[in-house]
Amino acid sequence: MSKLVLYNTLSKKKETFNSLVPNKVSFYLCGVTVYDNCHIGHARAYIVFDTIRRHLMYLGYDVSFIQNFTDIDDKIIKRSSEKGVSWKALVKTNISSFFEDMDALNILRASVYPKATDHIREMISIIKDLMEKGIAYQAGDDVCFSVDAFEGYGKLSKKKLEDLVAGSRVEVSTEKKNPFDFVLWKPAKEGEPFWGSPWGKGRPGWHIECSAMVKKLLGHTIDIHAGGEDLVFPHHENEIAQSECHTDHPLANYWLHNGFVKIKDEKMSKSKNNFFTIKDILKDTPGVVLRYFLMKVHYRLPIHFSSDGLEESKQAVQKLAEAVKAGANVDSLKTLMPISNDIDEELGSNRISPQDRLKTKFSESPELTEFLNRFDGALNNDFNFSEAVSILFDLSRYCYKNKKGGLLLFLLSERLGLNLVELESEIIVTEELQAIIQSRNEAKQNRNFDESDRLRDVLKTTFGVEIVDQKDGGYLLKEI
RNA sequence: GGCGGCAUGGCCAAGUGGUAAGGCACGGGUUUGCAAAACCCUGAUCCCCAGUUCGACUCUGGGUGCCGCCUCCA
Repeated sequence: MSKLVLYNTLSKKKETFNSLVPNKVSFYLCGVTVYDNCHIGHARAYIVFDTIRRHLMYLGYDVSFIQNFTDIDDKIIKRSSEKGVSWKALVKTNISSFFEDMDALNILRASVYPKATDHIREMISIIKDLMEKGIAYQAGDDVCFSVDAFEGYGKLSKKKLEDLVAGSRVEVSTEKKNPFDFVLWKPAKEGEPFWGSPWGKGRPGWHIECSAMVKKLLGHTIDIHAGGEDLVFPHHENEIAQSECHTDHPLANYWLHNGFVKIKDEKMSKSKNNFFTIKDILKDTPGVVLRYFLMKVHYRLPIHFSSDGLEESKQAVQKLAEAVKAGANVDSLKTLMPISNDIDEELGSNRISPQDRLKTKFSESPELTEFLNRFDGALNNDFNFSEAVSILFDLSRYCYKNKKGGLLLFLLSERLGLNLVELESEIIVTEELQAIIQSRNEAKQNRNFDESDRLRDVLKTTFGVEIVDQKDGGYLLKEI
C-alpha cells in the first residue's frame, strides 16, 4: 500500500506523512472571523480540509480536528455597531449560519470549535512570557511582537524582512521597532468590548488566539496546521513566531494551504466585494453539487467560479448518482453508516482501520479492489482529488456494464463527502399531477403517442417534472 | 521592488522522461413509439525559443502571458 504523501508549505516539497503519536493526528484548521455569512471561498477551504480529514480517518488515524472561531476583532465591532446589535448577538447569529452551511455541504463536525474570547487568559499568559523574554514590548498603547527577535521569521512564507521592507505597503508606525512587528494586545477605545490585562483594558491581536488555542487543546507541537493560502503571510508566519518563541518547539510539522476561489481571474474576497455567499449558491444548487465543484480541482490550485462550471458539476454528479443506482439497491445505501464515521472505538493494536474493513469487504472482487486501490493511491498522493474523481467515473462505467459496484461507488464518493443519494429529490405527487401521469399512460397504451408526448410536455412546462419511461412499463419522475 | 504559482483538445481539468486520465459540450451511430439514461465511434502533441537526452508535454536556461502574497482576508 502506498504511503500518504503531502505537500508541506514549510519545506515546499511533498513529504511522507508521519504523525507524532502513532495512530493519532492533531490537526488545527484556522476558522472564520464570524462577522458575516461565509462565502464560497470559505466553503472551499473547509471542504478541502474536511476531505483530507476524512482520508486520515479512513487510514485509521484518530484525528483531533480543531477549528476555531475568531469571535472578537475590529470587523466584528464595526459590523455590530452598523447593525445596531451587540457583538455577542452578531457572533451568535453568524456561528449558527456557519453550521447551517457546513451541514449543507456535508462537512463533518470538528472535534472542538474553540472561541477566541474563551481563551483570553491563555493569550495573556503567552504575551506575559514573551514580554519577560524581551521579545514582546510596549509600543505606545499596544503590545507588539518584535519580529527581529525571532531568527526563523519568514521561514514559512519564504520572505526576508529586508525584502519586505523594500516594497512595504505597511503603514509606518513610529512606535514600532520594526514595521512588521505585529500587535499582541491592543487597548479598547471608548465603548468597545474589553478584557482586563497587565497592559490595561483591551483585546488581543488576531494572531495570538491560535497560538493559545493550539497549545491548550493540542500541545506545543501539532501534526498539521492548515488554512487558506492567504493565511501563510502574515497570519501563520506570526503564529509560528509567537508560539516557537514561547514554547521553544516547532508549532506544526506539516503546513497545508488551499488555493483560492476566483471570479473572472480575480481572487474572491470581501474587500473586492466580488463574492458569493454559500447561501447564495445553495438557493438553487444542491450542496453536493457545490461540494463537487469546489473539490474537483487540485486543492492547492485556484478554481475559477462560474455558473457554467456549476452546471457542468451538476451533470457530472447526476451521472455518478445514476451509476450508483445502476450498480446497487439505493434503498439499502440509505441506511449505510458513512465509512468515515465508522471508526473503531477500541484503541490499541487490535484496531481495524476503515481502510482495512473496506479492503476486506471487496476482497472477493479483484476488479473492485483495483478501483479501491487506485482511489486510495490518488488520495495518498497529496490528496489528488481530481484523479480520485476520475476513478469514480471509471467505476460508474463499470457499474452500468456489470450491474454491480454501486456500493463501492457510493462509499468512495462518501469518502470525498459527496452524498450521492442526497440528490434524490422528493417530488410531491399531487392529485392533479397523478391524473396527468395516468392520462399519459393510457394514451401510451392506446398508442396515441401525440397525446402522450403532449402530456409529457405539460408535465415539463407546468410542473417542472420530467417523466422517464422504464423498461418494465413503469416510470420515474425527475425534477428539472 | 521582493517572493511564489499557473499556462494541456470548444470549455473544465489530471498526469508520466518513452508518444496524453476524467468531466461538460458538439457531431455520427446503437437502443427507445418518442424522450431520458446507457453504450460505441470521432477530436489535442501539451504558450514560445534554446539546451540536456536515444527520446521531453514532463528536466535545465531564457522569453511571453495570467494570477497570488508582501494591508484585513479561506
